[in-house]
Amino acid sequence: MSTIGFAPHDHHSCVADTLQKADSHCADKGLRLTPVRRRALEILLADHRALGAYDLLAVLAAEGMGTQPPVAYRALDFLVKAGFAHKIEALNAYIACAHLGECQMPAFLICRACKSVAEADTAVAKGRLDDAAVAAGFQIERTVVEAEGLCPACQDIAA
Amino acid sequence: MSTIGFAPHDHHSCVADTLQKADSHCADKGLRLTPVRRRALEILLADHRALGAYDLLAVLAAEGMGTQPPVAYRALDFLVKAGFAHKIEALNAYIACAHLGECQMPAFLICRACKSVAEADTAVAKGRLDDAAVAAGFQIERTVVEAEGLCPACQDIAA
DNA sequence: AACGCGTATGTTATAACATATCAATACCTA
DNA sequence: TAGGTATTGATATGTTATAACATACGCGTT
Repeated sequence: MSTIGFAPHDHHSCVADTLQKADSHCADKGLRLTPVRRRALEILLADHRALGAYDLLAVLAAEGMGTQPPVAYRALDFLVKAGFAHKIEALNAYIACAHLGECQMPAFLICRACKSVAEADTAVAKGRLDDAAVAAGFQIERTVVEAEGLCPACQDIAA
Repeated sequence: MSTIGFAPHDHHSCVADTLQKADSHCADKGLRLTPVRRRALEILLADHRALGAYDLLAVLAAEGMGTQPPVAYRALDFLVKAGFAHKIEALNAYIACAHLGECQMPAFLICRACKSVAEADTAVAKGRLDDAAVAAGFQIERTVVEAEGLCPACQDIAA
């Protein structure tokens, strides 16, 4: 059972919808969702879990889409810059964006046991982090907000 | 809101105070601030900047305190577990804690130009991240809150 | 068609970050 | 002082990420 935000959902349509949104977003912006990039996004969407660059590469390689690290890193770089994926810094891993394109300031809840990741919709910490930045005269360009812990399912297993 | 990174302060006494606090904290808790560990903390305190493990290692090596990666990682591991240092995930780098021992949930403002790091005093994002976690039934064990951008000095240089 | 230009890929090598393992030594403490 | 635990020393390896350079492809212009 795939979960998003640790809750069940219609995974098939969620993947299909996201790919379609990605297609039209690229058409709008003049970006090119090439076969490798599109497949990389599909792979990230397959689970709602964070995948390492080399995990992604292994899948791509098995499908004959390139065998060397830059293949994975270029695809990930494109997806992150386009807003289709995020890097989870605490894991050095990557995950498909849950709200394609509309993410200014994502925040993540990361289960250390099953590696599931829930993406909270923006602004979770924005107000106060902004206050701190203003007080320091600091100009924020990018934020990383991540919490590691146990998701509901893994709490049950632990208990 | 301590913005040590971006504001002048009495650095000499800041280092001395912190080392002294670390000493007494270790005495209290039965921890051993061995020569390598103490020196590693001094090195991190020397600038209020994030230092990579290999940067730290280079300094230690120059002083004859060990030449191999585990030397640096063991020292950093001790310092992080003791609450004397934090890992900046967005940089894969480490920085001395600005409020020795009393950090539950540090947040950082990281200058991408000069690598200065200001540690905002806790709870900056806590309330709302907690709300999101509770809503998802998620049990938070550790948080990462980091913002990258330009510090006041580097904004001036850019302008 | 031939050309020039920009984007994307292929390929090799290496940089940068981190840990496993095992033996030797120091330190408490009973 | 014997035995357990924590720390250090040393070697090797694993993992993540990028540099550097060459080639292919799409596309508008000549």
